[in-house]
Amino acid sequence: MRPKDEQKIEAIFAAVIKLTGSGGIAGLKMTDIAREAGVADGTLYTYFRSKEELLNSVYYQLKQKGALAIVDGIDHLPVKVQLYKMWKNSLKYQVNEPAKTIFLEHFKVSPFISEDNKKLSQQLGQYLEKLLERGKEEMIIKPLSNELLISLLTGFLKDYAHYLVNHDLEVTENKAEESFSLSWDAIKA
Amino acid sequence: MRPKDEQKIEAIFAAVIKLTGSGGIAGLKMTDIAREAGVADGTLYTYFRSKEELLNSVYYQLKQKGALAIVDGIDHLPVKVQLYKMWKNSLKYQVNEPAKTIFLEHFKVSPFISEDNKKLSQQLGQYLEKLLERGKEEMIIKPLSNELLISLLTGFLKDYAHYLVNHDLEVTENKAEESFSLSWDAIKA
Amino acid sequence: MRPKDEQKIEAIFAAVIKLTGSGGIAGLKMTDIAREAGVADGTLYTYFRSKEELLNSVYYQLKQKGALAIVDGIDHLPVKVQLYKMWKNSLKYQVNEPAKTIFLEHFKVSPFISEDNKKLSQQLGQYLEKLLERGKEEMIIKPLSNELLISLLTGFLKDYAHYLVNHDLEVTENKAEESFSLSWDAIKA
Amino acid sequence: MRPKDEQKIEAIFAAVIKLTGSGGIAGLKMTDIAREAGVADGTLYTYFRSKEELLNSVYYQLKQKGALAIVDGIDHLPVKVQLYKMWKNSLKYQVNEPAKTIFLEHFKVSPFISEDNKKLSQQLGQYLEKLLERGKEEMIIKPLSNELLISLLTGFLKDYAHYLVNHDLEVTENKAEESFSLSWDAIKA
DNA sequence: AATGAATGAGGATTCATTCAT
DNA sequence: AATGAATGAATCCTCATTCAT
Repeated sequence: MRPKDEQKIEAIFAAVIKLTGSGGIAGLKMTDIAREAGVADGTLYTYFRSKEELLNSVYYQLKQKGALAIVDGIDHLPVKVQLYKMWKNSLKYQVNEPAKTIFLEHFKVSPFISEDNKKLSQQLGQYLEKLLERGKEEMIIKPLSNELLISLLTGFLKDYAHYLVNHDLEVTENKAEESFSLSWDAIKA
Repeated sequence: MRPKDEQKIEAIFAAVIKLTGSGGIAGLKMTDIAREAGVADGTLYTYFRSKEELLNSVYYQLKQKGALAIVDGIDHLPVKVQLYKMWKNSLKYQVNEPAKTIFLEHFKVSPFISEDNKKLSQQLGQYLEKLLERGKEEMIIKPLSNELLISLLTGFLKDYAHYLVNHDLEVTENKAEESFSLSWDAIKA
Repeated sequence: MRPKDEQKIEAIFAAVIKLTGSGGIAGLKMTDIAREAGVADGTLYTYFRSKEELLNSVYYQLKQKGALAIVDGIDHLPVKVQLYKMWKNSLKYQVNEPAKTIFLEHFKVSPFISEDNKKLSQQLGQYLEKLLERGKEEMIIKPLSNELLISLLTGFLKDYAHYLVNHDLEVTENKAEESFSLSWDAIKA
Repeated sequence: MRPKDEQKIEAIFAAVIKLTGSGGIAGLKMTDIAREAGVADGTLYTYFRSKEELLNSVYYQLKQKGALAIVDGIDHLPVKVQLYKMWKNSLKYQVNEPAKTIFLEHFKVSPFISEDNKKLSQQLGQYLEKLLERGKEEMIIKPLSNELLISLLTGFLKDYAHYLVNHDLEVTENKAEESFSLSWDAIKA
């Protein structure tokens, strides 16, 4: 159920993300979300059937928007260039939006996540798979399973972004290139 | 008099790990832990001051034992061989002990983790750093920061292990070699 | 919206006093207070942060109201008359409200009492001190320390009230006069 | 049940009194009593059937011994002299043994006190009653009910002792005389 | 008799959700 | 639609007591 007041929903989403960023998912209370969003406790239930549905909505929205931002306007570029742009965009996103990143990570291991969202193989993943297939056809990427290649890219990216956030470092062009270069050495044919 | 029982602690630890594996950390109840371990609720509190202390003890023990198992008897081997053995051991551990892996992952983002355990720079990490330094001296590993190299190794490993567990796949010699080969291509000089 | 309800607070206070009167402070359970007050367990916590805060609120309110009732409309009367009126009012209060008296006595030695309430030098005490000072100036009361005089008055009163309650006796004009007369013989110049 | 080891019982009693003096009756735990007395938890149950029985034993013993100390070697003296000696002894006892005094006061309003101990009209009380009767016969004490006279004496004494303890004052000959003088003025014929 | 680990009933508190206004 | 006071099931932890050694 999601009637008119789109602004209120945004405020609620923002509250969830902000509070998770500071206190983790386990500390999230509906009362706190309501206060932070500037609405009454009961109002949350006008927009979402339950806490579970609210959090799953935030997750779903973040996944969608995140994917869009990362692949925005890069198709038709060469494979390696696209990969680099995705790499840099992702790194920036994870480092500049730590609250959102924390929410996504925590939610994935929380008891709230729905089966649907568990399966949610993000569009990003599908886009990436196609890109890797193209790379293999062009013989510039190793002919290995997508899962293996994707594990390397996303696993490395996540851990590196973590490191940068924990040490209060920014994403410079240099850092983006250096780290991507490592990934590329791994997957290039 | 019955002496405080090491076996009972093991049973409690095993109960925590098993239950976290099935229901996640957020669903962990002291009552369930007690029942699973075959003791009374109150008994948990003769061994641990609180739920928090119990979980932190499990975490600490798992980190210690895990690190030992991974580097067992590999020093004095060449750098690349050591790295491969560590890779294979880690992969096997994470895939064959999914409950332990889940506990470790969930606990790290739970509200229970103590400051001490947050800082717990596992011995494994320090051992790995030294190994990478040696590799750089031998000019077989890229002269990049350890953080970058370690992010790649551990990030990739974690994600790949996840993939294997989620798809019910075992760690074969082939899979270990194939995945390590990717990592090596990334970090080799 | 239902506004926070003053009546509900009164009901909760009354429940605390009634239950303490019958079972003592140590037997007080939040569940029983809630049932007696006709509210849910959780409701107690919308009005008071904890059991401790609830009991301290009851204590504070009883002290305030009690003091007011005792000195109501007696200033400007001669010292001895005022003392007698206070004596009679106090005696009646302690005998006619045994539950409140029990609560006050038990709470003072309970682990719940706050530092603030421990210090709470009741207005009654200050009023009494001024009155005794006046009596000394008028040379009708012995020139001794207020503490000594007050100990006699309040200590005797408390024990005598106790005796009356325990033997199911009422406060008659005669008993009030007789007992006050003893006190007066002690402190008069 | 109270077999041989009288010393152990003394240690347990002392532990109860000491711990009540510092933490109040409500904070008393059998485990703490055992540790303070230097015995095992279970040992307490070799000497006393329950916590209730233990505390009631302490109370009973304190009442007996206290009474003896107060009236020791004073019979055959004149009434007023006896009263003064009792007054001074009591005052000293209550001020010099605050832990015992606290135990006695707290226990009286605790849920542990047995019916027998509630009724325990201490021998002291009976001795005092006889003394007051003698004083009335000698026409030096007002012909009022013993309860009234006793309330004044014991109530005043208790409150005054409290005041002295709370202000860290000692019982000097002067203070004993001054306070007794007030009491005497109240009850003398 | 003494020990102290183990027991488990009992009680304070939390928080997602409801519903009268 | 919005409000927020009220609800009460759920859960951690305590501590008097037991009993195998």
